[in-house]
Amino acid sequence: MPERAVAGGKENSVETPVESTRERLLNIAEQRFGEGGYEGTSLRAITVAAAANIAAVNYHFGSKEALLRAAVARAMAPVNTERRRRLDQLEAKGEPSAEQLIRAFIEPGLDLVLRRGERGPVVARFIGRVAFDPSQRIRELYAAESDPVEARYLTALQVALPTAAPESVAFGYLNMLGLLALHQSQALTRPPGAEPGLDGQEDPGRLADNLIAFLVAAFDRGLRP
Amino acid sequence: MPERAVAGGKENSVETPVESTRERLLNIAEQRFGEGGYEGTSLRAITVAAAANIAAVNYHFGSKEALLRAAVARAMAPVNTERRRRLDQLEAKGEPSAEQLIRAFIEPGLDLVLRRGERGPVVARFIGRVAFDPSQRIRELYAAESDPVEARYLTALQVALPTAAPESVAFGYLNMLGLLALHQSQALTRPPGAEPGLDGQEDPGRLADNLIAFLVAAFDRGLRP
DNA sequence: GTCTATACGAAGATAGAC
DNA sequence: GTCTATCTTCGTATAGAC
Repeated sequence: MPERAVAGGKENSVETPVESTRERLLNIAEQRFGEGGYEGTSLRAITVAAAANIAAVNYHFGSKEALLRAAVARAMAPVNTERRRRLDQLEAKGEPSAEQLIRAFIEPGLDLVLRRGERGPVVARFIGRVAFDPSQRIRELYAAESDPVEARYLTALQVALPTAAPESVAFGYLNMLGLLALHQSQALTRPPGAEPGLDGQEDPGRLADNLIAFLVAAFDRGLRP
Repeated sequence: MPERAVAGGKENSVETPVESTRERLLNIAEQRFGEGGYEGTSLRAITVAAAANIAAVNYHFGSKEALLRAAVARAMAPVNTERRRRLDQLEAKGEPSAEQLIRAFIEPGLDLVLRRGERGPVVARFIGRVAFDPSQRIRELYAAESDPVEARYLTALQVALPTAAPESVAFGYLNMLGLLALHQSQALTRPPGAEPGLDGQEDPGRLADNLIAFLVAAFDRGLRP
């Protein structure tokens, strides 16, 4: 492999720093799992694309599923951190409104993921697809990673919507999760410069605002007591 | 196979009529594809469960994907028929409201599918999962089956919501599709008699009403002009 | 026309030697 | 870390029995 760059330099260059095999595997896994799903993606496809040996996944992670688990954990970590940070900040100021809570939930999922360089949409699509994977075991992987903040959001939402029954709040939360995953999973279905209007998102920057407005209206007036 | 019933009798018995191999394959495919996804389900698993030979799928349908296509078409047909019927009926009376249109879209997807005997939830889950399959080719199978009514709904919704921009209407329609698929795909995740409140659906019969109320509020006040 | 038994080549994940 | 071997399972094709 003569074209393989030499690792070890400081990462202060303008160029992309040299990635370790482990990192390359995680990056490619995010891309391919988000494209074809877990079952639909072979380890061979991943290792070839990552310019790694077929056995590299087993060496670094132990199994295909462990690779997925690691990728999910890495992708969700900054989202969860940001959600917690916003929740802390809101609650320090008193009782947050439903809109503030919805924004604090949606924006880290869309915003953060849609706006950090080229990999953003790939990460978004990956997360969205894992959340809706046909296999329950894989959906549970996602649920386990987003669980930690779930309880806090549910109780805060209930406080913000005192007239709504607890089941209704849970129903709304589930719908919020679902719509977020839907729009995350569509991150790359929209080719850059695609014709606007077909899916209502000519401007991806407004996606978060539109989704938040949609959800706020539904929470405020669409939940049964 | 001595326990195989003899076919050929009129289907006027109270008992379940004897199913043909083709029907059994479709039924099992609905169940397994809805459970593990297309890629996650092998033809062998399907044919074993259907008490058919491994070659039966190829004989009756031609390929695994053709089996899926046939299953999708069979599952969606009554839903589309009912949607068209309702749309005709509404438009005969004048310009339908957004709520009427949303109801005419959601109820055939949830209602019809959740309330026809034991197979209902299986069909619902299958449809919901196909709509969100990780593979684009499979999602397109679903889209092709639901396309025929899509244009009618979009234009009728635009008339009912004259202040909303066309992209906003399309955005709302996409969200409606997504939430319907979400709740369809959860049809069997909820075990019968499961603890209420966790997902806000202690009473499945109210699911349609709750979802419609949620969407009506979002369409009426959550779409940008 | 239906269904069965069997075989094939490709691709799957993983383990052990290096 | 890599390479190779291994053993499984996949979807599909075919030839022939009912």
